Formats: sequence, structure tokens, C-alpha cells
Amino acid sequence: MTTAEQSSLDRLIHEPARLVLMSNLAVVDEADFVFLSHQTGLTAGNISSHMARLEEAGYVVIAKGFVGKRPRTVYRLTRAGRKAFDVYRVQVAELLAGPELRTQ
Amino acid sequence: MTTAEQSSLDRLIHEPARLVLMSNLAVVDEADFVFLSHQTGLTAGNISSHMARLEEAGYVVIAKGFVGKRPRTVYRLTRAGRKAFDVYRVQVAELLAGPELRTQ
DNA sequence: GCAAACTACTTTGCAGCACAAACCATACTA
DNA sequence: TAGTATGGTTTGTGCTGCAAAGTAGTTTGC
Repeated sequence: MTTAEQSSLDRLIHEPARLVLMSNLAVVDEADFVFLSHQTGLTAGNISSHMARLEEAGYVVIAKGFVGKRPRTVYRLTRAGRKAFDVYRVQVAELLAGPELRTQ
Repeated sequence: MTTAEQSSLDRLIHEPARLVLMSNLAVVDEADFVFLSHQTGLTAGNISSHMARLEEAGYVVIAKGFVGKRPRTVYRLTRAGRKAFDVYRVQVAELLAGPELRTQ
């Protein structure tokens, strides 16, 4: 197996903005839009569109509600999202640890 | 500092194909085209164009020669390339270890 | 009470870029 | 000498990340 096959990284997660979002969600388990925007420094547009893609992929669920009269959007990793993130993490770790040299 | 600023990943390295190339070069220190193509599973076109970009960035040096009558291209990380890869590695490790929660 | 500013997002447009397919040059081989 | 293999490079294009602009509603100032 080649290095590339071995670690064909999930590009949905690999993209830096989404990687930041996913890794944040992975530690807090639930986060709202405003929190993520402060925490990550990403623009509103980017959070919105990246989260939409992660939702499409089944990696996050998006819950929209109100707190008082104001909208509030809460994001949470799905089980599949957490699994995918774990897999990604292992693959990256292996890559960075140094690929195995192929004999022959 | 936000998560995104903290770890604004070097996209030149972050791109999976180049990440694979860089991580291979990091362990072997010198590798030729044919070796890398077997090792990584990347197509010839991709190796060629990605290496060209890494050279432009000053991350690798490309040495072209012949072995007998056949062309042979050897790639090697520059000091800057190795440094950049080390920095990248640390940033990714931090991200995956879990971003720090910002208070307030 | 109404306009201006703010909050919380979403949508749009474009510029950049990764990928594979096509191409090129030379060397073997039947 | 036609055909195939080797060792690459170049080209075309489709995707997509990003910022800027847009939307919908709310609060504030006067």
C-alpha cells in the first residue's frame, strides 16, 4: 500500500477551516455560532458554509432556535462525525510520524 | 488568539499530495522520481507539479541528472523545507490535541 | 415612531488550484 | 523501423474556499 492510499485523508475534515471547527466541536461537544466565531476567528460566512457542508456529510447536526428574540444556532458532532474525526486524527498522526519505507 | 490564527496551517504543506511528498522526504532525506511514485502512489503529473511548487517555495531542491542514458530527478528537502515541515507538524499536533477553550 | 446601527446568519462571485489526461523526448526491443 | 516503455512536463477544467454582499429581524437613539 502506498503512502497516499494508506492515508487518503478525508478532505472534508482536512480543510483547515473545517478542521478547526471539527476539533473545537470534538472537545466541547456542543457549540453555538457566536461562540465558534469568537473561538475560531472564522468569518460568519465561512462558519455558515462549512457547517452546511459538514451537515450534508452527516458529520454535524445543526439546531436552530431562539434565546429570547434572537436566533441561536447550535452545532454538535454526530456519531459519524466523531468517528470520521478519530479516523482522520489517526491517519494524520501516522503520516507525520513518518511513512513506512516500501521495500522493493 | 483564536484557533484559526493560532494554527494557520501552511497550505503548501497541508495539501495531501504535498504532505505525503514532504513527509516521505522528511524521513529519507533524498528520493528520486521513480521511488516517490512507487512509494506514494501519486501520478507522475502530480509529483512533477507539486514538486515544482515546493521548489518555488524553497522547500525542496530538484536535481536532474542521468543514470546511464536515463534521466533521473532527485528531490531533497532544504533546511527551510524541513523547518516549515516541523512547524506544520507541531501546529497540527496542537490542533488535534484539542484547541484551548477561550474564556469570556 | 422611525431611522440607523447592530446581531446572526446565508448567499453569491470569483480567483486559485489540484487533478488527470494529454503530451514530449529519448531509449529500448522485436 | 514500428511499437512500446521510461521519465518526466504541460494543459484544461471542474471544484471550492473565501470575502463581500445580502437578508431578516432587533435594539438603540432621538
